[in-house]
Amino acid sequence: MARGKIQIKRIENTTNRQVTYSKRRNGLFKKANELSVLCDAKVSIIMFSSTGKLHQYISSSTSTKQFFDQYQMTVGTDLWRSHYENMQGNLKKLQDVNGNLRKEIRQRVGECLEDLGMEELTLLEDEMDKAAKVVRERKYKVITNQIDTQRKKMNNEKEVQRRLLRDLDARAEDPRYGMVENGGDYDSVMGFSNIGPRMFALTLQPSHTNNVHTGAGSDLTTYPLLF
Amino acid sequence: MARGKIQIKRIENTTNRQVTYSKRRNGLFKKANELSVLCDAKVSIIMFSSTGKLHQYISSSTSTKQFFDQYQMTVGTDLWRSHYENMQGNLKKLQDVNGNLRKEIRQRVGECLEDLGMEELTLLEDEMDKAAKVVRERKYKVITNQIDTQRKKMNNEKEVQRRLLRDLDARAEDPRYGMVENGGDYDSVMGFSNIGPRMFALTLQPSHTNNVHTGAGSDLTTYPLLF
DNA sequence: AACTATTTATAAGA
DNA sequence: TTCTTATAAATAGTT
Repeated sequence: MARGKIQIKRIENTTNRQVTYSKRRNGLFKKANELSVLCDAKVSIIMFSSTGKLHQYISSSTSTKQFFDQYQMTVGTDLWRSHYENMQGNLKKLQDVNGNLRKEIRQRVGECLEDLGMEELTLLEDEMDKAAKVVRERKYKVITNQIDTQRKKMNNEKEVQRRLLRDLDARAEDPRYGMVENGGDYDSVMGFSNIGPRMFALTLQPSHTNNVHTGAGSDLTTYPLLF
Repeated sequence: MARGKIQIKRIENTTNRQVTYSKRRNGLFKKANELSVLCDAKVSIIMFSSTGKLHQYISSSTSTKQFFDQYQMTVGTDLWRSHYENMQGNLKKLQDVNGNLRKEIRQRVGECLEDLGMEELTLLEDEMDKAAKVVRERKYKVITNQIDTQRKKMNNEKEVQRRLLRDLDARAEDPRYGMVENGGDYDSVMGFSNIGPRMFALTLQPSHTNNVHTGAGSDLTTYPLLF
């Protein structure tokens, strides 16, 4: 617009184009700023140069996010906002529910009883007595279960011991197991291998006991007893 | 910029401001268009007038959606998505907390005890016993309070009745209250007015009792007794 | 909305 | 890039 009129069409000279881009961009932003100040308006300019470079102006009274918000609100269609608001609603509801749950727990722990009247207190007392009873019963069940498990384990151990002792006795009475200094004989080896299955049973039995236990339809957790 | 220089500051005259807004908006859009053509750039201008009206320019080579996409891609951070995801995180956390709270309550009601071991059961039992004790004590306190209130009310009523009876007796014995057909005499009127203060006391006393009660420093809720 | 005196923007050159 | 400057464009105030 000076030193000669120009046609408004793409400037083919690259350097020239970029210079003009830079100059006019400044001019545009300046004008935008003047407009926003003079007329108390919010203005946002976003532009990409032919090389893909981003430049933007935003009037000082707003932020980009605010601008997007306002834009989408005005345009009306907003995929995000509905999601967002729905979510916000859920959040609030959950927080409320949460508060109520916390209060209920506090009451069940013996706090915050100020708001409760006689009826409510009586109700709470009843409920808690019942619940305590359930807990006690459950505890008893767990104890019983543990004792039972232990008893079975004991019995198993006793049985194993009994058999071992019997085998030992049998061996002692067997003439073949006389005062053999060092068992190089075949039978001795066979005799020893004979005890194999029993040992096998010994290691397997606890596992079997376990199977029987859980197979009984009980869903009780069994707590391994440490000796 | 013509017929006189102006200061770049908010135009106070509304009409003037709107006219300028309109004029300069056109100028800005024209410049933007020239720039986009001359320099092969993509330009988007979005503006809100002081009255909230939306105006926008977008260079012919793009659409608004394309522009947003490109902008968000270039800027990198999706303004909405980050908000959204943050919120989603909060929601999930709250839901978890909620679940835990519900579970705790269920346990305190005597359900869902399967997951608890002996130690936990014992702890829960103890806690519940303690809490139940607190509830019982609280109940007892409320009852005591109610009884006390009632007793005081009773005593007050009795006192009032006693005075009324005494007054009646005194009247019966007073020769002035003989068989006067119709109290036209001065003393009778005075005698009646004499009872005034006592009636006053009668209406005031319950309120006074109340004051004493709440003044006792007790924060217990008092439940009015209906007779 | 049109006019126009002026200011402002800017194309081309340095 | 920035400065200069002749000239085109924009626009403030007016009609």
